[in-house]
Parts: sequence; C-alpha cells; structure tokens
Amino acid sequence: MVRVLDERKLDVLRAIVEDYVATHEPVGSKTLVDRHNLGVSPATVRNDMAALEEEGYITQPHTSAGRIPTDAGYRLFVDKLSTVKTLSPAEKKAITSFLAGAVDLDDVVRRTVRLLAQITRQVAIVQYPSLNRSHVRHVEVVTMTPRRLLLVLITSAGRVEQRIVEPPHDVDEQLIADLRSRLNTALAGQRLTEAATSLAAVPETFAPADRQLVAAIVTTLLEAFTDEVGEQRIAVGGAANLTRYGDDFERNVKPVLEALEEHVILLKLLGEATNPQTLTVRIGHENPYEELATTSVVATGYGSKSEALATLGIVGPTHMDYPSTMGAVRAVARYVSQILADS
Amino acid sequence: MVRVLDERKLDVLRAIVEDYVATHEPVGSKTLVDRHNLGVSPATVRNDMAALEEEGYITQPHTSAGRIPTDAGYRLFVDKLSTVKTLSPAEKKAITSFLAGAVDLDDVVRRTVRLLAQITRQVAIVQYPSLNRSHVRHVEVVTMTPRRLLLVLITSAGRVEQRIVEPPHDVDEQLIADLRSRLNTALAGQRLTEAATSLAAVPETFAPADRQLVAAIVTTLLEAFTDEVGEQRIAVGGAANLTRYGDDFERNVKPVLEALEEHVILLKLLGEATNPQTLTVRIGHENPYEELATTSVVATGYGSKSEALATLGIVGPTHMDYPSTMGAVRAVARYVSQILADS
DNA sequence: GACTGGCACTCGAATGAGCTGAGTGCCAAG
DNA sequence: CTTGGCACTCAGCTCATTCGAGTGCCAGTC
Repeated sequence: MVRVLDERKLDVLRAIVEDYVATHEPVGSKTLVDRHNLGVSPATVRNDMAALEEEGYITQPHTSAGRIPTDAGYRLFVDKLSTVKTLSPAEKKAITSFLAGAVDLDDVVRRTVRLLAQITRQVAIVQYPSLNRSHVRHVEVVTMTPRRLLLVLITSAGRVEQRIVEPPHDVDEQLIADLRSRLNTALAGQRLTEAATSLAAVPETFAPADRQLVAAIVTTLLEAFTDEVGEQRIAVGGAANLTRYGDDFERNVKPVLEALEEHVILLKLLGEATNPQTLTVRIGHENPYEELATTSVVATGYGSKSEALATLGIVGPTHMDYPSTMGAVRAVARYVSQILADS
Repeated sequence: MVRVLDERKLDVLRAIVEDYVATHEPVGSKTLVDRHNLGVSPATVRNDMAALEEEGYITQPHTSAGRIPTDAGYRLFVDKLSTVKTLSPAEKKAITSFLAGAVDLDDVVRRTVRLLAQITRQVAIVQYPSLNRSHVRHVEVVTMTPRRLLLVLITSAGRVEQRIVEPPHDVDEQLIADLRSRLNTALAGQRLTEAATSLAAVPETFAPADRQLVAAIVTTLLEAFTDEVGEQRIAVGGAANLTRYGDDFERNVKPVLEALEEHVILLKLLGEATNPQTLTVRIGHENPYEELATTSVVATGYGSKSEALATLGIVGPTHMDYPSTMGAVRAVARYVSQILADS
C-alpha cells in the first residue's frame, strides 16, 4: 500500500510543477484538485503536499500561500515524471528547411541560434564547432602580394580560419605551390590536435634557405590550430525572451544578461559536449554560478551521431517547460548535426 | 539685456541636463542653485524654468516634482550647450593597444564592440565593413576535391567571404590556375559594385567547353558580391548595460532588447554611414521607432578619413552623458579606421 | 525692470491601520 | 487511508493620513 501512496504523491508533484510552469503562481491544494483530476479531495492533497515539502521537493514562499517546486522538485520531475516532448512533423520540417538555406558554417550557426531561440522562447546559445575536435580538410596558401601570404584553414565541420603571414623576403611562387602540396599531404584528414606533430617535420623537408619562411608559416598555422579564443567562439540569441522572466528584474534578468557577455561563463554553463542523444539539464543551483541560481540550462552536443563537435542549448528560468524545451533542443541538435554531415 | 537673460536660461538648461543625467531624478530650483553655482536665487531660476518649460525644453513629470529635459532639451544641449569630451591619453592608448591585438577582421569587430560597450557603458553596435563600398583585394579558387571548389573573396577591408561551388564534372587543375589569374586581373582593385560588369566578360575568354563551369563560378561570385544578408552583418555587445536603465523595464529595456535581435532595425537606427569626423545623434522620438522613444543613438562611420565603410555606435537611454559618449564613439571610430587602414 | 524672499498650494510617495481571502495544519469521523 | 470541518496565518489590497519637495505668484528691494 505504501507503493500506491508514493505513486499519488508523485502525481501531485507532477501536477504542481505543470501548474506552476503554466501560471507562475504558487499552487494550492484546491486549485490543484480542480485543474488536474487527481480523484482525491483537497485535504488528501494537503497531506501529500506536507510530505513532499518535508522531503524537500516543494516549498512555500510564505505561510499562507500555495507551494512551488524546489530545484529538487524540478529535478525529480525531469528525471522521473516527464517524457521529452517530440516535435510535430510540421515543426521538424520547418527546422530542416530553415537550416538548409544556410550558405556557410557561420550562417548555419546564426540560423541555429535564431531557430532555437524562437522555438523554445528562451535565450539560445550555440558554440562554434570546436577546432580541437575537428579534422583538417584543406590548407591553402595564397599569395596576395609577394610579401604577404594568406593562410586558409578549412576544417571538416566547414569552419574557415584565415591568418596573414608577412614573410621576411619575397617568396617564389614555386615554393608556395610546393609548400601547399606538402602541407596538405601532411595534414589532410588529421585531427587538429594531432596536426602539431605532423607539422613539426615539414620544415626539414625544405632546402635550408627556405626553412625560415616555412617555419614562420608553420608557427602561424599552429597558432590557428590551438587558438584559445577561436575555440571559445559562441553565438547567442533570443535575449529578448528574458523579458518574459517575470518581474524580479534584478535577480533574474540582470545576471543572465551579464553572463551572456562572458563567453567563458557560457561555455562552463553549457558544459562538456555530449552526443546529440543525451541532454544535459542543469537546474537552478546545480549550475556553477551562484548568481544564476534561478536559471536552468538545457544543453546537448551536436556534430555527428557518435561524437559531438560542440555544444548548443538554452538558458531560461527554472520554471520553464522542460519537456517541450528538451524536445526542441534535442531536435535542433540532431538536425544541425545532419546539415553539417551533409556539407 | 534680452541677450543676458537668454544666456542664463541656457545655463539653467545645461545645469538641468547635467544634473538629471547624473542623478536620474527630476531636478528642482533649489538643488540646482545648490549644486551648480548659478549666482542667482532659486526664485529667479524658477522663472527661467517656467520659460524653458513654455518653450518646450523641459517638463514636469507631475505638478509637485522638479523638471526633466525633453527630447528638445537634450537636442539643444547637444547642439549648443556642450562640447564633445576628448579621451584622456591613457584611454586612447588603451584603445589602440586593445584593438592592435586583433588577428583578423572578425576579431577587430568583436573587439570594437566590446571596447565601445565598456567605455560608454551602453549597448554597442558595429556594422561589418560594407561589401558594397569595398574593393576586391584578391579572389582565390581552391580545389578541395575535383568536384568541389572553394571560392575565397578577400576585400580591401580584410573581410573574407567563402563559397562552395560543385562543378558538374571534374575540373582540370590547369583550368583553375588559368581562371584564378584571369579573375584577379579582371577584378583586383575594383569596387564590388562595379565588379559585376568586369565579371560578365570573363566566361567568353574561355574555350566553349569550359564556359559552363566558369559561368557557374562567376554566378556564385556575383552572389557573394551582392549578398544582402552579408551586407547587413552586425555585432552587438554590452546588453548587460541595459540593466542600468533604471526601473521601468517594460518601457525601456524590453524594446531595446527586442530591437537588438533585429539587425534590420539596428541598421536603420545607425543610419547612413558618415565619415568618422561627423557624429550622428538621434534623441528619443527622433529615431524611426515609436517603441524606442526613450532611447538615443550615437553613431558614426568608420573605415577611412574620407569615406566610411560602415557604421558603429551605441544605443542608450535619452538621459545619457552625451559629451562623454560622443567622445568615446568618435575616438573608437577613428582608431578602428586606423587599424583597418594599416592592415 | 530684474531679482529676491515669502507664502500658500499641490500632489506623489511614504506610512500605517484594517480587512480580505487563499491557503494551511490539524482533528475527529467515516 | 481519506475526508469534511474549522481555526489560524499572513501577503496583499484599500483607504486615510501625513510629509515634504517643489511650484507659482506676489509684493518688496536694488
């Protein structure tokens, strides 16, 4: 019989979360019975509520008010009491067609942010495909003037990095062609993290007179490979959705806006990239920043089925609609992965 | 004698604007006399204030409160009563050294936004150097695989656009080399807007068998030249500064956040690019959006002394510190122009 | 004629008392 | 275990009152 009681208590918790997410107002026993058909009287619900409060899943803002879920309550709800909502076919179609219109990687990322913000009606965050986890697709050395070379690095994810190198003396076009081909043979298909080793050997294969120049180019390439700043590139969108946070501006909106400016913070919030099947949900105080204790993060990796290239996700109030949001984040991550795989 | 009276009335207006900007509270005759040494009694100031109100430069939020400047008041202040503040040598140095660290154009723009937001403590907006107004510096055709070509366009401002072309049949490396050199001869130094004409003639110079391929490449290049979306690229930063707007969140912060999401709106707000010497200031209702009636824009062009490549500026509450803000915007625009000219 | 001190007046904001009602906890009965 | 009943709590609303910053105007002074 203990089993049955627990069952119902969880129903009550589910009802409380759903109600509170919908109304943003503390929910009392009577309203709860009215709105969700729980099949028991308010008094019974009150008993359950008292127990749930005892166990730390819900709390009262003040004595004479209804209950609201605690972070632990949301956690239980997300883990046990809800199923991720799948998107309607129409929505799925809209996503693919919107993403398919992108002309390059930058455009994919921009569109993804916009899309995610629009569907979830939250603040969306998309990390650019990580350099570390990408492979070299092509390296190009372009002579712009005899004393100015442009290095172009194209990764498997379609990311393009360019650097200028100003050689100490005029360079011969033949040398450049040679260099270009040797670089590509040495690097093509390699992970950027492994590329360092392969690059090291390249200068030695050249005539001593040319080695200085080649070394300079190799150094610049290495810098590009391990670019910290580039690694942390992030796109953010949907900040206007913060206006729906409710009233407590100082406590809810301000810290989020501040965090959005600091890409390092956002990266920590997003956390390690997982594969697009796995969703990471951080609720309230579970995230590493005290100031964002009223904020939750829903994130996941994207890039390919097996291995994530980077992370994307949303940031919103703890009282968000988790099932829908999680569904949207997962769906978008999958479709972006698909688009990237195709290109 | 009328002259003297007018003179003092303007002093009073200046004092009101400065006080209100500092405190964000309606300013009364007594406080005004206390804080600024006007050399007359409160009663006299009251008379002047009544006149200023009559003329529409100041207004009372409610009967028993002090005065605040109207948009017209700020306008007069900006046009006649203030001088643009110049930055301290230390600040100037900080700007140049911060901007000098940039590795490519994207980085320049990102740094500029950040810088501008930090100095002005407002929301900063920087438009990417316009394609229309740029010149072709270099066009590169890179063979990634025999059935996949990468076109790279580099503009005089350092902007790099890339497009993928998938030719209908395998292409010969010799043909590519040929094409590369002819494209560069045809285009180098041209304005992107004029490039269309020069490009049109290129396919004809090739053997009939190759024309289809060349035409495809030319078409893609043309698309890149006239890319509407790329033309409207914008970077935004410092949204967290909106938290200092004061309390009326719904009226002041929300519309701005919404506008920041819409780059088309931001472009209209920034207005036509002027040269970096000329500052455009739009106060409150002077800007084209009703919802931004409590918001002012300070903008200017950047790119070169004579001709602007694009626009940058800030958005903030009408009660901002115009002299400092204008000084900062102008200085940043100049230094960015300089950095771009050097690279 | 311009400036000033004085004074009555206005009205938003702050303070506090009183009421209301949603919601609770507990208990005794089913 | 569930339920109806009941006393209790307390945030939030309303209303009245007070307070004071600030005004406009007028009569007097230089």
